Amino acid sequence: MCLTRKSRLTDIRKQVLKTVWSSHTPIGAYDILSRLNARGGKAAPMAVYRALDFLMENGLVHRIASLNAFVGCAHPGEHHAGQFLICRDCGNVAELDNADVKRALAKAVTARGFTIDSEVIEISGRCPHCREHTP
Amino acid sequence: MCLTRKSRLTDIRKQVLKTVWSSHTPIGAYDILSRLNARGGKAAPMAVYRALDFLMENGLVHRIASLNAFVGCAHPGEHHAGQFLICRDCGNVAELDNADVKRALAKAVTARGFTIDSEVIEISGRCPHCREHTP
DNA sequence: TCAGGAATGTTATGTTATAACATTTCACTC
DNA sequence: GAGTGAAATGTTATAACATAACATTCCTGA
Repeated sequence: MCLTRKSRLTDIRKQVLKTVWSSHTPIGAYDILSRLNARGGKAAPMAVYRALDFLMENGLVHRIASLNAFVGCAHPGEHHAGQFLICRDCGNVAELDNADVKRALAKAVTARGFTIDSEVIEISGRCPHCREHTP
Repeated sequence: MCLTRKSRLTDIRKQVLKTVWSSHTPIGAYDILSRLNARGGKAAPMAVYRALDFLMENGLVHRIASLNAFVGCAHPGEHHAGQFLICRDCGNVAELDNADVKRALAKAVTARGFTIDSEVIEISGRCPHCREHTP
């Protein structure tokens, strides 16, 4: 784990991280909670949200605002502001980090005199697999 | 009102639309509800959400997913998938519709074999005015 | 070993959104 | 102008998401 940067990957944080990764699609905080408690645990929502905050700060997990749900980061440790492609059929999420998009966006935004703190770019559509296999 | 396209701008829808527009910043559904009910009304959340759904379908209002809130559309009647610039200080939102951004995004997305149904592009940052007037 | 901050536990509550079903309203036809 | 069917609204309840506030435990380093 890339957490030699003095942040502590404690047990609950690790459990939440595993749970997020074990889901193929974005998972809600309360779904994470259910899975943690499935074998007798008794964690509270706060614990999950705190772990998620930590994991997001450390670039291990992303929040999908349009779904109120969370996914594991495909490229932990890298810059961090990607674009997410969400398949409306299978729910899978692909993470992009396209330079042209970022450049065009940065240009358009600064042309309006804004500075950028953070970006939410979430595209809903259909993935290649689902387009092929369903009408 | 541009609703000669056979959709009915009923009273509650008009009230919700006015309320959204009367707010300078994105406003939550329950805040809309409070304002509607401020002078004795007794509307329920459903009424507001239904009105908002209608207004969004008709391109009069946008939802800001990262804030769970709503803003009036700056260019009703036009295409519809913009980019939103949200000032973290004053809360104001500017709506963009930048062709380069859309082009770059469409290219990146289709390169992955995805098709686009809808886009959520929300940039948080600081507006020119706030940058000038606060440290 | 003990002091202080970080992390977690605990309880309660706030906020956002929808389900499900009943009733009313409206435009249209006869 | 009465009937009818779809659209809109009303109503009640609850689901789903998120945080506040304060107590306790745990880890680390002096």
